[in-house]
Amino acid sequence: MSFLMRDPVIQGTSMAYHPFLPHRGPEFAMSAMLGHHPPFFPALALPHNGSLSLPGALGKPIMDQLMGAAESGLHFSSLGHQAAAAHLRPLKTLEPEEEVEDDPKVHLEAKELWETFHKRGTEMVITKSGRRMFPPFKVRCTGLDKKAKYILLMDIVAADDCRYKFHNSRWMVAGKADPEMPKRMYIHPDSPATGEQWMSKVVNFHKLKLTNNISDKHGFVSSSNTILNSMHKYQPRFHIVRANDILKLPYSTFRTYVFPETDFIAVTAYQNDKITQLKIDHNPFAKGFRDTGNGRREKRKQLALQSIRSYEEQQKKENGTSDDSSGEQASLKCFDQASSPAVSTVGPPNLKDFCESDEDSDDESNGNLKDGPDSSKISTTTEDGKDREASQTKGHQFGGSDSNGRSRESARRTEKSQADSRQSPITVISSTTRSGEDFKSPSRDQPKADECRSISKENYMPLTVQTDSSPHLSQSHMHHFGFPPGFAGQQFFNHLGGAHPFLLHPSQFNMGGAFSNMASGMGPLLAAVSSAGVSTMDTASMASPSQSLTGAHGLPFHLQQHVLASQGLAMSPFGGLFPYPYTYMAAAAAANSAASSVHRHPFLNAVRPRLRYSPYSIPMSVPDSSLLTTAIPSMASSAAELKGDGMATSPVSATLDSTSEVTSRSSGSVSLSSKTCSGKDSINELQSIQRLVSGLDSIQDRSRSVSP
DNA sequence: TCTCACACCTTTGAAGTGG
DNA sequence: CCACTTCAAAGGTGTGAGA
Repeated sequence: MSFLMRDPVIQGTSMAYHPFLPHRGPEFAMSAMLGHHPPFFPALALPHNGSLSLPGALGKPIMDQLMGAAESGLHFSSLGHQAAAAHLRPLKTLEPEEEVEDDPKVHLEAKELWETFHKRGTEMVITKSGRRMFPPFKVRCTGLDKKAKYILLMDIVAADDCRYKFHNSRWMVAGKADPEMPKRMYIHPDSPATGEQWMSKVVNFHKLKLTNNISDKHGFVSSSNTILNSMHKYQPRFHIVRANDILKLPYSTFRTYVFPETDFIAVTAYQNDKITQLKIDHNPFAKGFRDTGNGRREKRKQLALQSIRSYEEQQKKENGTSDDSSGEQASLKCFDQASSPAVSTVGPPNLKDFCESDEDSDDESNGNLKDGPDSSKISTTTEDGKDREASQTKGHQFGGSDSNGRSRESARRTEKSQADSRQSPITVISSTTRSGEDFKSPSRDQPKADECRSISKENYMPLTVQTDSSPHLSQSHMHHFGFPPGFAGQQFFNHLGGAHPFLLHPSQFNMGGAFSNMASGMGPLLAAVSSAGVSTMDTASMASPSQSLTGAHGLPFHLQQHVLASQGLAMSPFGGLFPYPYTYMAAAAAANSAASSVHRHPFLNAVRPRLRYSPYSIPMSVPDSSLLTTAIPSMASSAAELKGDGMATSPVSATLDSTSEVTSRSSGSVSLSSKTCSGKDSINELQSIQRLVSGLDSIQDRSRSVSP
């Protein structure tokens, strides 16, 4: 069964359209990274203390490399305690890495847990200070080149353009989504590490935090925070970037993995009691709220029971009539139900499922999570025995351990973890394995499914669709991930699992959000570069993926957004300029205060059009586009039309100078595939980049001399 | 719908203890 | 020196009142 599944991998490739970077080489990218051009890379920003810090989970290894690079070629000039403007020298030390074939597979850990949550419409609490995800996003990687180094990242992108409300015990669409917050990439703190190291353990992103605090755009509250909108749906994504140091990140091979069962709706307070109960029952930190044990909830219940009893007794005395026991039982029962969401809303079967009766539940419940009556329908068909074993291991990882047995527990985890690494590669959830009955669909209750897109599972299009997809995988399913109708062709998905380069960009999968998030980070970068007289993006190549898809007007929201953005428009996902200056994102660390950081930034002071660039664009290379065109015949026809419009309307194109044209050509010509690009191409790419950067450097110098 | 203080809990790391 | 235990601080939870 697992062999029939496809990895949910989106194999984007090459520096030319790396998701985190514009069509530039390492130097250019580094410039942006270091804060000169703000937020191309949300996880990276400059510190407020003059030293380079990397918001998010950048570990010391990365820091060391970055700082080393700074000493050897990258120049920083501190703006007080604000963002340092980094102008760059060509990084001569960067050589294209020798390509060794790898075939990464990613297995979502705690898959059953995720599915259980997802089945009920997962909610994730977001707070001002940031709240962890639960279940934690953990993956296991296989198929990596043992000796090659990889950087693993995670981000969370909007899953659609809807705002939701919880009504009648269901999540329903409540209108258009609010403007997206700037997102940041979360780099796993162990990055970079060898494939062997990654494969030897579970990659855990538990430190990533979710917040709704827009003033934390800089990661000042917590560098691990990612800003989400409450009552919006999001999709975590996992990226593998093959790079042996952070400097190569921008132009390294990357792959993006999306697990549909990990999507969730961000909330500031739990709406769904079932989810609350699930979290309580599975999150060790919420142990105190469990009905079992001596937690607060139990105490409260007992307290209440006592008061009820005393009240009843008092009533008896006052009335002089003895109420029969049934009355008391009834009242108690009633109260019991009221005090227990699990009982009142989930019902006995589910309660039994959710609540492990004792402490062991912490350790074992995750793996042994007994789903309710419908659990058998969950797509655990992709799970084999080994997976179950893995799931049991997960339990230990979620579960608490007493402090005394910590070391033992730790050792046991390690042991288990190593055992897990032998497990079969990821088997991806496909809707073909999901029965439409598995999940309650709001749309079933709401005839106007078009207006109110269901968040139910059945409306999910699997990222790995097989040609034998079940009939219910209709267009409506597809558009959730921004797939046009014709997108589910076999050829397309053959690329996913096959050895062919898969040149479709991540943004073409899911998400308007995906694009907007990343693009929002690119805006200032693009703007800054543009104003500096250096080329902006190659609009032709940038637009290509969209062009290959369909016309903007006929596109689903996601693709429209993509199209517009890839044309360089400062297009908010919702029709206007992005409400938050992109500048805020990057300079992140840069700032003790947002305002000062912006004002003092030489590039940010200047009035310039806010341009957006799609980090996910696929350059218009012949092989790429042809691939895409082949895969999506229905969209190809509108490509040319789009291209024309896009070029005409793009502010980028309007601001291009001669330099930019050159740049555009060069950048457009280096659409490389991780699988197809030759070393020669890479070298050419680097050379062209270096030429560009030489120009950029001088221009930036000029710019700096003007700016304070 | 959101924020905050709160109690309860786990996790983590340092210090202490004994073999 | 090592393994183990104890302890305290830090930090992760959902709750519920109030805005």
